[in-house]
Amino acid sequence: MSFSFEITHNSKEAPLARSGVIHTPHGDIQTPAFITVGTKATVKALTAEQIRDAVGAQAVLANTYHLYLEPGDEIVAKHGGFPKMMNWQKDGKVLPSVTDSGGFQVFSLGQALGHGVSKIATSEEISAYESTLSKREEKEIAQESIHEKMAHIDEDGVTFKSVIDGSKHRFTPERSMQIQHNLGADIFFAFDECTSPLAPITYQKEAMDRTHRWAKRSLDEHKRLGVSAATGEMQALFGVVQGGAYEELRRESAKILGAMDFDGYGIGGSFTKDDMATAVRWVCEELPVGKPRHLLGIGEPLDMLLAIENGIDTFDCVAPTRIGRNGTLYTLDGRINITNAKYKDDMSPVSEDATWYTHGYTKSYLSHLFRADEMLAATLASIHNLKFLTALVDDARKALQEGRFMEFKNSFIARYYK
RNA sequence: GCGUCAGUCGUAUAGUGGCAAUUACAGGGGACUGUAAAUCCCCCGCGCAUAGCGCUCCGCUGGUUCGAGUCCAGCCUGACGCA
Repeated sequence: MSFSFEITHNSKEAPLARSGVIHTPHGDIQTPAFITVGTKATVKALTAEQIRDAVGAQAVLANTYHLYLEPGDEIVAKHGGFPKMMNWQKDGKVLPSVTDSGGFQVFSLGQALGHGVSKIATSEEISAYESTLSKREEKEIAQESIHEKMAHIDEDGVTFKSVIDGSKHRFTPERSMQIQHNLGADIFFAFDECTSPLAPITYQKEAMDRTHRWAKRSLDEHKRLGVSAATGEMQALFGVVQGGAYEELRRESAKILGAMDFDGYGIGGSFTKDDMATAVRWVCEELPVGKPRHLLGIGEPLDMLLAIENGIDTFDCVAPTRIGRNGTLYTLDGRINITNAKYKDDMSPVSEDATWYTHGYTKSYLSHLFRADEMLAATLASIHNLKFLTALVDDARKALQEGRFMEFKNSFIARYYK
């Protein structure tokens, strides 16, 4: 069984929105789908059984940079790939999986380091940045010489410093492909450069053009390598669209990559908080209709619904596990911080839905676990948040298939952001 | 009874005479979007709609000093030692 994508429903309400099935060698992914992030071949605080049964995740996404550093992609290959290594299986059969290329680390260990920059910027942040540009440039140059960046980009690739021991490592598009062939995921990504949302258009253009050249090299290397060294199966390679918050760049990137022989597409890079959905629309209007589109690193409930509306099939995001570990839980009425004093004595269940794994646990109990610094706090909060987003996308999919997506979206948002 | 040492924010601590006073934990709040994240940031004497101002403060009472948590005396409390 090889990779393919089949659209089963086109929304009449939203021209770009669709529902379908991604067929992988290890099973199907019903789309739209939320894909759980397990960077180091572990969804932090969860066992594979919990990811599968308590969360109901369809696929797990791991990271090239992290698994290359530890335990090393050769060892992962010896396991038969990262999904097998982490026991991401059911009845002895491996389940669908994805790896990211390490492109995001070009940003998070490079431009973003030490600046508190997130890949999503508010328009206030951007204008504040622009108004102080000359002042800031001086400061940043000074800062950069103090604590050296951990990623340096050139035309051929990126030199990384290991976050573990500071040792130097070199990633090129070819290297990223080789590593991802060892990691053995069903879907993997071309090596790209994720830019800062604060970067000027001239740099966005330069980085995008380079990403396109890297895309071609990624594709060539993937063809040369053939089947996965870990699984002996053919993997699906997705190209990554960049272009920042600029329409002409986004459309150009989507057209250029869309013309290349990728199995699907990732949409990466930086966005303006308010215009993320617009950027997604530009891209999805240009990409070939019949190939799946993955929105990298998004998101928040609102972002996901807007993305689905604008043609996205899958997403992944660290938010549910990260904010969960740090005490924030999703509810239908918005986020809550379970460590707030008022939850000490709150006997209501964490999950309103009685079918959920976490339904039997009270807010008061979770509050206690967090205050007592118990490990189970992270586990339960992660399960709850992942289930929340997974269920949200599952419900959105159903609504889309039944022709009531907009009504579903609007009523969810009305309550969540009340 | 005598002697030695010690008493600083809920707790544990820092503190050359210029101090509303260090640090940690606890407490209160916030952030987190392809995970350098079980992390990070803010507040934590009281009052003031607060880049500041005022008041009250380091066991208690006095004293020395322009100025005392810091020096001196007495008292109270605690630990240890001698009886």
